[in-house]
Amino acid sequence: MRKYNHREIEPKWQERWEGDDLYRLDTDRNKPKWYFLTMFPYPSGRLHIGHWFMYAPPDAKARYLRMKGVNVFFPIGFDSFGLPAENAAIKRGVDPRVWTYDNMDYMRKEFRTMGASYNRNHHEVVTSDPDYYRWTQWLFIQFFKHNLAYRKKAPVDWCPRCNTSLAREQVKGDERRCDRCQAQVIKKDLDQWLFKITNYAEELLDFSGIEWPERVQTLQTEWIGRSEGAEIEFKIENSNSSITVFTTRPDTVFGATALVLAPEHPLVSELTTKNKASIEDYVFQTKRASEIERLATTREKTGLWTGSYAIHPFTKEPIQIWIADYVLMNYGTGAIMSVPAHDERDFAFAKKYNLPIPVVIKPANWDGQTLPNLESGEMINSGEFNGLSNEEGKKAITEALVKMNQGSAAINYRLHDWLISRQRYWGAPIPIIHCQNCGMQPVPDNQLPVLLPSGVQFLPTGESPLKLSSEFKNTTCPKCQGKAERDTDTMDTFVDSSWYWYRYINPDVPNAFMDKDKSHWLPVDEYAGGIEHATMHLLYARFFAKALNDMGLVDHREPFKKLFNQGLILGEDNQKMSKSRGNVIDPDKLVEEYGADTIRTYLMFIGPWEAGGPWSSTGIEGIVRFYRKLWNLVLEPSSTNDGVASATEIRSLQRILHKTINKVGHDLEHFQFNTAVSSLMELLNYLIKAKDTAISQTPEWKEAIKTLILLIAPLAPHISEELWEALGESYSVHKESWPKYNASLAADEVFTLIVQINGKLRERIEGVSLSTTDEEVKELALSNPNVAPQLADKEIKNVIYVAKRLVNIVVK
RNA sequence: GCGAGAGUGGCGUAAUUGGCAAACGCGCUAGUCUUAGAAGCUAGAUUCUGUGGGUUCAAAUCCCACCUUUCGCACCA
Repeated sequence: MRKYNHREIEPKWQERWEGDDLYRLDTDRNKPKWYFLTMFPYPSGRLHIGHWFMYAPPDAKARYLRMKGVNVFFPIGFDSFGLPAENAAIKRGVDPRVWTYDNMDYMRKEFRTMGASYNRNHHEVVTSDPDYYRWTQWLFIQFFKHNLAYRKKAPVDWCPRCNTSLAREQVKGDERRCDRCQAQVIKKDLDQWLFKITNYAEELLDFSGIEWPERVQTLQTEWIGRSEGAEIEFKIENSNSSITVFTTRPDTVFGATALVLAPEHPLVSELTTKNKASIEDYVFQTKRASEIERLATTREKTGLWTGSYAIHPFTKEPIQIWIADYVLMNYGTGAIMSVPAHDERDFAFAKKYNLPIPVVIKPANWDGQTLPNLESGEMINSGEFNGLSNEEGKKAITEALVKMNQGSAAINYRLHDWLISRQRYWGAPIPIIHCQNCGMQPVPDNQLPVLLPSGVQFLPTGESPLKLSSEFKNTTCPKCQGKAERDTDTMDTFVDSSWYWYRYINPDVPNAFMDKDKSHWLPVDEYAGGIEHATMHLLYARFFAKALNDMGLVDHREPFKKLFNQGLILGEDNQKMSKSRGNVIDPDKLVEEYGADTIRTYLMFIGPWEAGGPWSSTGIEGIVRFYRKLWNLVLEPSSTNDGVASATEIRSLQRILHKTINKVGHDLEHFQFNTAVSSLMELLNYLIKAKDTAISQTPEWKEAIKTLILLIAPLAPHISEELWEALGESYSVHKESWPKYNASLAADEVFTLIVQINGKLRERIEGVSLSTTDEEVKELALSNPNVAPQLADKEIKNVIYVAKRLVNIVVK
């Protein structure tokens, strides 16, 4: 008998499948469709084990669904713009294009060794191909034309190591570090392009109609940060100006004892009538501080009085106007009313500067002392509003303000517009021409794509390398034909990845970003990828779908119906894999040693897919044995060739077989790969034991072996194909249907009755017929020779029978 | 500080969702095979669900408190 040799069979089948284009997309529109998307990789060089963990289990699910008769669209591509290519270029003097495209060639081969069943021919998307980024640029222009892309000069987050500006989502933690390189970001004043994602803030909070994990919904909801309240206008004494504040507590307006402005607030210099020098110094220090490390909450509150007064809209009394750096310019209106009795920060501020602290809300159980008090209660010291509950007060005061024309209800979001300008080379150029006479002009469609120039220097100057290419930069205005300059920034690579699933359905369509004729595939039915994209890619993707829908370009508002987040694969030491820790697992070596089938299966077996977990180099041995045993089971002749199998034995074989068909199908459907594998192991163990009995001579046995191979096919495409062929079945096992589950064959005829006394296990009675009546079962338990003596001198208070499971005898 | 999740044998984990705790796998022990080792085969052991309380005939599962831990947010008015 041949031995199982993955080195021989895996490349053999991979070549044949590729030669036959076995996984070409089925165009049959009568079958139910399933657009199954996995987050496409950045071409970093080679696949690491994390890629395998991310891509191999979904491949098993895709294969399973195909066997179930579903028309599965399962594409792959590369998110191939981005900084690493450029950094490599700077470091080693290679063209980023060469570096990127070499990497992709290598990784495509690796995907092949994985045995992945992607519909790759005629569907692969590469975001750095001019044919792709032409449409990224075209979409930018549509956003521009619909006022969803705009340019603004503002202080932006700047990563000094990556030498580019970043979106707010891409700055992490209280130390404000770059999501990509962990360097601390600084603030810079720059002219930047932004996408108006805030237009969709409200709708992005609505997850009805999509099945996404609670966790991602929470992350996005918190990121958007909706809060409801009011804007209140305070007139300034002896001035025509006024200050508008945002508050979630209009009910506490009578407790306001100061207005506090962010130091960057535009009215600061106008309002400063005292200590001009120290105010200017404070403003300067604040700007500097925000550039250096900001030690947020624990820092003592500081501030200065401007010397000016505002008029309280209700009491008409003057209240001081201060500046303080605990008020942020980029949230709300950059100004607040300070209500020390009912806000912790305002309380600390008022304490420090001896501002009055009037109480205006009295909670029912309040001790009359503790401040600040954030609970709800009855309004006091609030003029005509006294006696209302503060919830009523919110409404009443807002209404009063509206009447006075000094305020209105307002909703604020923490979400900011998405800053997409990047001062780097390897990205899609922003297709805008700046003309001195005509202003900003989009590049006409027939001039797209705006190609990246080659032969550019990649010195990390902090300015786009495109600026240095006069050939790129100098152009003519499409409107007046006069001399003009191209925008030299490139787009955030998250723009590239915000629409790639539309291109997959036909990357070759020449005259549109998406092939409308094939849009029946949309939206994506299921999307699998890491949780780290919760507030970046996944938020941008939803924004794009909604914006494109508003422009009439797609007919849905949510791009991904279901979302599933896999976990992270860790090193053997339970730590994140990294070169510096030396705990990196190289899949290419594993393929050589164990073969793709074994690696795939082990990655699925390691634990729940959403949990991730540590790699184990001994654990994988269990899968090695599993496939060796499978191989031997199928190919080694049985030692028995006489005798007659009993009906009970045959039923028992069918029972476990059909239970496994059901279980594996269910588990693959729900990404529960680990339990699918373990139930296949159970079945295999059963069959190995049964093999040397008479049952191995029955037709049911042959059927069982075939079924086992079909059940394993999605997990291990190579060995299953090989064994399928060895059984004399026709090519290919991957074109076969999933075994049909027969519930009556899976059904039990007897069960094991558990007998408990006061909840403690006392006896197991095997082989109780399912047709036994409740009374008979109870009697069976009570009269059992191991149970009855224990009941002899006790009073039986209750006998509980849980059908087909257990009897619990309650005694005293 | 706020919010969300997770704690089960030596290890990775499972438990039909309130009903036999530990299936499956790793590791371990013994036997067998072998010139020997590895592999294989056979047999086996360990543990009692983070802690404390509650609900229930019955709790890994539900409720409360605490501990540990992972993740997210960071003065958001």
